[in-house]
Amino acid sequence: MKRVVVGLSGGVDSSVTAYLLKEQGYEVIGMFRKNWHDDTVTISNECPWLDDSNDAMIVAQQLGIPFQAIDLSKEYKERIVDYMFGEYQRGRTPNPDILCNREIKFDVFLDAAMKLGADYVATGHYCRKEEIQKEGKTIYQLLAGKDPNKDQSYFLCQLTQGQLSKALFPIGDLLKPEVRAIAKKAGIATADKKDSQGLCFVGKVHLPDFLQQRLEPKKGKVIEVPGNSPAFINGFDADDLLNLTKPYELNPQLGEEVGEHKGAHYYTIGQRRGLNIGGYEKPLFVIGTDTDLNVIYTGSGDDHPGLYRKGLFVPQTDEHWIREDLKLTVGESKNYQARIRYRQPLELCTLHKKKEGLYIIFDRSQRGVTPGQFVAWYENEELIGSGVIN
RNA sequence: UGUCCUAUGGUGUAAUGGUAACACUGCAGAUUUUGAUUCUGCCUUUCUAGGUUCGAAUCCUAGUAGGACAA
Repeated sequence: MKRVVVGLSGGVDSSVTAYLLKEQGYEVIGMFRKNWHDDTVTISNECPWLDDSNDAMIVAQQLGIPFQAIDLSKEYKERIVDYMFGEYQRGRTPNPDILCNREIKFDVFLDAAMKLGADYVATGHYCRKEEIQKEGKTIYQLLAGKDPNKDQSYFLCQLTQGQLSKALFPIGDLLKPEVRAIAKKAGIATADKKDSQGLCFVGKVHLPDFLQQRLEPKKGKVIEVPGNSPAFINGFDADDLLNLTKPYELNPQLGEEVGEHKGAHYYTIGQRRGLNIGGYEKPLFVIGTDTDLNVIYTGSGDDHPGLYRKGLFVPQTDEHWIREDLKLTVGESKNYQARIRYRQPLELCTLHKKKEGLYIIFDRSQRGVTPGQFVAWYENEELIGSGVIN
């Protein structure tokens, strides 16, 4: 009998995950991860992780499986929280949830499971895993979840073959309503619990408050750059990869000062709210930030050219292939589909591998290409690789 | 110190004299395992003082403030 450790988060998805595995005849152990708790930055004065841990325990009891809790707050702080602050400080926008999967759920947590003699770990992600044989070797594929509305493969885009080999995603073939229905039918306590959202480790927090723990507010200028600015004229040559993939070069002289912000590192490209500047016919969006000058650049209207980019660049060191066997070699190019944020439709693009990294050119300009975020490229349902946007 | 123009919610604007509207911002909620985006709802307004009128943001007078012209 195969032994599986399920990360019980206290939500429906992981509850049903454990339930299904048990039904399938696995020996299931439920494990709750305590990731973080700092009441000073949560919105409510409740203690969310305590509730969740309780729910996880109740579910384990209902299913009749052993239950453990593991405190990973130290690892979280070192690998996720520090990374987050580091990225924001540099004026980039991190994706902690992707890191959480790579560094915690499928690393520290996986190790802990292995120490318990587990064959697999399972999570309540909406995605699927399949195996193929190629040249005598087993290759694991990461596929999109069947529920197009909930597909979470994007969040697992940084996993390796090794990590994937140990993973099970029992609810990847289900639709969210089906998961709820199963939970209800099985009488699982979390059947009607609201989906969690927000930063996976902190719960519901106000990000500005959270960031202000370590990033001091610093007033600076908000510049509005007109849509017809010469800064946005680039990519005359469709083969000019460098020009097509580099961020727009903005400077305060390109526009007018229209307001004041509380710190450039609190803002991200594409952001609309929080600028505190009104009086426009069309809303103002952030099109760039500069944490050195402490300036943020904005443009009016969601059709502003500064909001769109034709391509992006992933440095060599930030390139990651789930399908190592499909890794491009220097000089190669290939067509894929990609997304640059969770829940975005896949877009046609071409990858160009050069020695310094990967140039990705989209068929259509993409809105809100943001340094620090992850681009994940797919071949239809299969996630092939990913990288950090430069 | 002279003439002219303007003065509407946080901001920009709209309203043939009849009981103030639109956008943006802000706030709240929905959606979302990145506080992006998107969606829904909500708050707040006629510079002051007099007058004309059944009735004024809209007309008149004065004041105040800002702007333009003023050798």
